Amino acid sequence: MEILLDKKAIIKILGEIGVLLELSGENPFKCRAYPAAARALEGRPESIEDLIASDELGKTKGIGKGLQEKIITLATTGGLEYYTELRSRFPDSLFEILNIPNLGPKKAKVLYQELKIDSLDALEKACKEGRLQDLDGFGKKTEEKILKGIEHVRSYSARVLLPVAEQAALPLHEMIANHTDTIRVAVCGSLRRRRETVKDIDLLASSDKPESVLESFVTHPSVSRVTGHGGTKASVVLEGGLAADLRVVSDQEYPFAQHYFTGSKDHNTLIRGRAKKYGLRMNEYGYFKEDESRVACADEEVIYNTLDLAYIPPELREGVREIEWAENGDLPTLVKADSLKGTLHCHTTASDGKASLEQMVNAAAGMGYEYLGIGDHSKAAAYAGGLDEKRLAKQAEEIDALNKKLKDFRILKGSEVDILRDGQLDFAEEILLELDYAAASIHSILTLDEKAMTARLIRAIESPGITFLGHLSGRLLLRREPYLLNVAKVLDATAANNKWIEINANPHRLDLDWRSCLEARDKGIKFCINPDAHSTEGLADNRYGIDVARKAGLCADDIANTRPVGEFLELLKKTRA
DNA sequence: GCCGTTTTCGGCCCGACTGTTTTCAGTCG
Repeated sequence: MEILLDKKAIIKILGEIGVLLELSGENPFKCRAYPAAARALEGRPESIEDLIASDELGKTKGIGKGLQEKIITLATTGGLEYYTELRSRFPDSLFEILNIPNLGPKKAKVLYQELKIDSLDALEKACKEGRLQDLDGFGKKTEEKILKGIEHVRSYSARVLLPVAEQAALPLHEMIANHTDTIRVAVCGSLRRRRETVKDIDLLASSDKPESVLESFVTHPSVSRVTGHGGTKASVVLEGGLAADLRVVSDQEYPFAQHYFTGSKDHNTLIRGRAKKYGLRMNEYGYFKEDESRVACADEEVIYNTLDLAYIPPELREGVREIEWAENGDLPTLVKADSLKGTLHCHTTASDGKASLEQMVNAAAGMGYEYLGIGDHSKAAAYAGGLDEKRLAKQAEEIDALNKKLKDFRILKGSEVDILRDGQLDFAEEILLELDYAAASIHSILTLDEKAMTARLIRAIESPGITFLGHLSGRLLLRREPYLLNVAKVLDATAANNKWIEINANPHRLDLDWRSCLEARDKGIKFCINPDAHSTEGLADNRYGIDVARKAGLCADDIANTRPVGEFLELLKKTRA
């Protein structure tokens, strides 16, 4: 079977079909089925090829007979008549106006059909000429809002990295927490679920005086624009362009609202469905019996317990497998932020790091770590000042000398050795085996086809001297897609050779992705959370690696560097058999 | 278009906010 479109491309097309159906005025449930199937597909770690071959595609909830056929056609022929026909009804440029806040398919359709508007530029012109006001359902305020929306789309429409959203949320959270009328407050949404990128900040508070809390929110110094302000909810755009919402409820409603606004949408749908089976109607305000009486829950844990489920941590609430785990008592005890006893894959001034060996070691010791693995670049990474054999040997001497001076801390010798075009490594096997560990990474020639790239990575991981692949997929969040590769096959080779998976905790990477980590977990592979730190501050990025691990349902035991140095070194030996 | 311990038809989450309405549609989450 030849695959002409990968999963990502198919997910994108399914989403587009959903929008095109809405533009066409189709049955809303039919419209929703396509993005729902896209999400279902996204939730499966397997490649599209494997999903089709194993017949798992049609067994996926949300993908029925019709969508299964369409997905297979897309994957194997690279196209779909149904999709092509839908696309021909509207110009491609119409899609860009759907990025404008509060402008959905219904309005877009009217704009296109009545005023022939099919682009941001055309829309801007029509607004400025006051031509929208003549349309049913449009007025002066809509025109003004759309103009602001166009500005917003042009200047800022992307998601942001997790730490960016986290930083932006902090002062707002603190202000609300300190507000005299606040009872409880929490960050919800994708930020609470620790997604790798975030579109907006969702805040929730409980109070007996919601207006008072909301007023402080919309007038906070970090707010640049208020886009909505009602009695229980306000929406703002912060300096820098990130959007934030605050919802205020009563304290009795708070746990339900917290659950509801944490999501994900798929998780909530599953929980609501389960509540229904227990004779309970569930919304963001509570559980309601048939006679509309409430079932009180003091916190989220009781909400889950009421449905005979163990408490599901927010990171797991993606509608993937967490409910199945919770009902069978299989929920993993997730690894914690302070579980790491040491870490690998750090750079120093020997290659492209900003801090010296000694500075990095001191910083790691200061974090309570027992060991730090150095992993400077190898000579092929000339742009990063990669080390040749001679400089690597010199670094080893420095490490030996420093280790002698240190008490209760161990520096591990390592390398982030470049994987060359054909999968050979930039250092000879015997050099690598002299080190305590070695990460093999791709930094150049990123555009091989899937087969060649997969073979290249497998050859590297089969090398006895290698401990794990550095940032396996090569993605840079919001900037660069992963290189073409078959992750499942690389994971199989990793498992077969007793190697580890790196969870690269650099927030620009978070690589391997948590969805694939879940797949690796199923294959029984051990993980290592590393910061890929190029400075002392970079070491703290490991907490984002913990987020990835928790999203993949990993326990401390799944992660090699939760072990004290002695046990860690024992485990390390097994990768080099 | 999906789904099914109410199973092959008839549901499909639903509430807040906004703007244009004079009772509601569209959008969002």
